Formats: sequence, C-alpha cells, structure tokens
Amino acid sequence: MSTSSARPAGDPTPEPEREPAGATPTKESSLTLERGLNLLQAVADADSEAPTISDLANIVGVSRAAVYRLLGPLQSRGLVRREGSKVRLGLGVLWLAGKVVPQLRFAALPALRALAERVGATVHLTVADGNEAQAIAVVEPSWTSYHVAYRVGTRHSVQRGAAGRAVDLSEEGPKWITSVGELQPGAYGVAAPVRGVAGLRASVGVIAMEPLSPDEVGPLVVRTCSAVADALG
Amino acid sequence: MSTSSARPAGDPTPEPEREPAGATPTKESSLTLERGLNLLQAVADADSEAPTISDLANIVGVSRAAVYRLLGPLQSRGLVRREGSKVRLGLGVLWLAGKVVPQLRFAALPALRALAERVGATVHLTVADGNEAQAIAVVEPSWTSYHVAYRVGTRHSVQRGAAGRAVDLSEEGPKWITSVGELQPGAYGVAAPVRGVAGLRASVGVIAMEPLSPDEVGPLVVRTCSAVADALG
DNA sequence: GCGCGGTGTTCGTTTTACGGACACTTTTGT
DNA sequence: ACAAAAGTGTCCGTAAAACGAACACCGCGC
Repeated sequence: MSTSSARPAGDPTPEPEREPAGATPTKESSLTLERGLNLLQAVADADSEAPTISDLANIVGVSRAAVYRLLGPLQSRGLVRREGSKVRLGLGVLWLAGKVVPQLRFAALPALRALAERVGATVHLTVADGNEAQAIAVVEPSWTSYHVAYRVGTRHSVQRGAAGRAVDLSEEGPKWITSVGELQPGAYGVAAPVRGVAGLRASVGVIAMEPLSPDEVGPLVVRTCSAVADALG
Repeated sequence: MSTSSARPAGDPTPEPEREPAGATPTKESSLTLERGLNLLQAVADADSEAPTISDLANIVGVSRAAVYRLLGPLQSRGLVRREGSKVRLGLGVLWLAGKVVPQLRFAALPALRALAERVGATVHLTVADGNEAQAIAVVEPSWTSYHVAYRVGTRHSVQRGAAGRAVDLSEEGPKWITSVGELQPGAYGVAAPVRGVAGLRASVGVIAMEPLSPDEVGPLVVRTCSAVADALG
C-alpha cells in the first residue's frame, strides 16, 4: 500500500491533533464493500464445491438477506454466476484480468526501457501463469544496429530460458541467472526475479546476440527488478 | 455498462429440475457495492491513463471522500493499487482469474463427458486469450481401445486447428469446422464455437485418429456447445 | 403425515455511508 | 518569484442505505 517514496500530503506530521486515543489509525473502509468482496473471495476459494447462498452467509458472517443484496451487483457484472442454487465465479473476472496486463505492462515500461538503452539489448518482462511463462512486455534499444527481436506474448515452460527459470529463483542463492541458446540458438540471456509484489511471479530478462558480461549486466537487471517491483507495489 | 447488462431476464434453465420456484426477477442491489464495483470497473477501463482519485469521483459520480472509503477494501485485496496519486488495477485480479478457470472447467465437464462417451473420441474445451487458444478441459472416452491423448493447457494460435479457428467463427456461415492434421499429423478434428456467454471466446472440439463423420458429429458438437454455454451462463 | 434444510422477500430499526467543509501540499501559469 | 489552481487526506452531522429477524414457500427424507 503506497510504499512509494513520495507521499503527497502530509500525514507524518500529526501536529494539529486533539485525538485522545487514536483507536485506529484512520481506518478507511466501507463495511458493505468489504463484505461484498469477502463474498467474492469466498466464492473464489471454493474450488470444486460450489457454495450455496446459506453457505456463503455462514462463511462471510452475514445474514442470507445480505448475501442476496450483495450478490446482485456481483452478478450483474459477471463476477459471479448462479448455477441453480450454487454460486460460482463468473467470466467478468477474466475480462478484468485481460485489463490488468496492459496496465501492468505500462507501469513497468519505463524501468525496462532504461535498462534496454543502457545495455543496448532487448529487455522483457515475463510473468508466470501456472507452469508456463509469458512475455508481457518487450523493449528494444533504440540506438543499436542489431538486436534481438522478441515477441510479446511468447510462452514457454518456466523451466526453460533464463527468464523462465528466474521467476522461481529462491530467495537465497544467485541473484540472477544466465542462459545460452536455451530458447533460441545463438541467444544469450540474463534474467532476475521480480520480488516483493504479492501474488506475482515475474522476471526481467535481457536477450542479446553476443555474450553478455554477467558481472556487469547482472546487477543492472537486479536493479531493474527492484524498480519494477516498486512500480507495481 | 458494457455488454454485461445483456442478461436475458428469462431464466434460461434448460437444466431439468433444481429450480425451486418461479425465480422472480427482483432487482436486488446494494448501492455501496454497486459503486465499489463501478469504481473497480472505472479503474479497469482506463487503459493507459491512470485516473486520479478526483477523476474516479467524477466518473463514478460520488464524492471524493466516498472514493477513499471504497478504495480501502479494494486495495487491501490487491484489486487496485495506488501509484502515487494514480490508481491502477492490482494483481489480486490475476489471482482471481486463476481461480475462475478450474470452476469453469468443472462446470463444463458434464457436457463434455457426455459428448466424449457418445462419439468415442477425445473432447476438449478451448478458450481464446488474445490471439492464442488454450485447452482448459479435456475429456477422454472411457470405453474405447484407442483414443487421442490431448493435454490440458495446450496452447496454439487461434488460426490453427479446428478448435482455434472455431472460437471466432462468425454467426453466419458454417456451424462447425473440421480439420485434418493441422496440429498433429493423422488427427482429425471437429469443433464449434461456444456462443452466448458474454466475454468468452471458446470452442468445443472433438479429436479422433480416424476421419469423423461430420454430418453426424457436427450437430452433436454444436449441441454440446449450447449445453456448455448454458452451464456457464 | 411432519420436520428439516433449502430459497426468496418483506419490514422496522439503527448502523453505515454520504458529501460538504476544512487544512494542507504540489503543480501550473503569467 | 509569488499567486492561483488543482490536488490529497480527513473531519463532521445528517439522512439514507444496509442490516437481520421473521415470514411464506418448496423439495426431500426419516
């Protein structure tokens, strides 16, 4: 939550206060929406056993009448669907997911571009989806005569390529990974995982036609990963 | 807004039974949740221009204070994230999307199984994601000596294979599509698109090792598509 | 038959969310 | 440079919205 460096308005200066016992540090929340999203989450959590209305009322901790009210808006947007008396996730979720990728890409682009121009090679952001990895953003340097063209949307196993293996790189151990000709003969890769963004398995990678100097490029990639993580977190 | 409101009022339940009593199309709704989801949608709709709090207040038609309150729950679940003073979609959406596929698969399985047993060949449900198609459910017949093994998760271009081309089959024209050896030499395919489920581009296909009788199998596939559409809609 | 576990809707009450106002900081503009 | 504009974040009293118990109802099994 807004770990961004620049905090716009002043809240670190509790100067004009007369708040005796600050019970909650400004708990901004809306109970109804909270419950509505709890409901959505409860539906999502039930993988194979579709919950009934009553089940949901129990899980979320509200009356059944409330579940009906909350289900309305959820349903009209296709986030949930009713199948007889069972409730399941709806396809509106997929629509939303389709919208998140461009925004994710957009947010990460500046950091990727900086790296691409710096090292003069193609840079990409890859996210894991199950045990497949997919490139969601690619940036090519603007000043080179030759560089590798890498297509957005490329998918491969998370076990292949520097970018693939990097997404699940353990906390300890090497900070980055290199590969030679794993996905494409003659292609040299360096990649590092993006850490610190909850729910995201991703990596930033560099692809070049000539061997990269790992000691030089590696740290740059790692730094870009941090930048990307900041941009997304 | 969008097409989501295209919910046929009449409950399309060709499913035999289970429907308790006459479902009265009562407009159950919760204003707060409605607004909260509108907010989420507003954030999703802004592809490249990240909206500010004030923007969102204008778009959704509520006071800024309300936006703050609504943003709380949304943010804590990672559905949106704040980037300085801009608001973007969060990664919780991807998490949700990951949960919808198994439920989708589960819902469609009975219809697929029925078809597989009927024609004695492997049946699969394929959904399009961008210009790639991915098999999310595969059912193999239980009584055949030989059948094609097809892996869940297989991806290919939407232009290839009967299942791929079927997802974007226009309303007019053929009801189903056949293919021979397009993805795999010696494999014969018949596929038809799943229609009527808003926001979903999908197809049901049959794969066999021997030529299928289109006139016989085609209508069956189409019928299965309807069944699947009903199960999901 | 009767209870049991479901759904769907109503109604009066009070909790919840509303939005104008304020204090403040950052950016814009002449 | 300074002023004006636009932005954020938070307070408050008020009114409207959401709450949950209760009701009417249906299908199933003991």
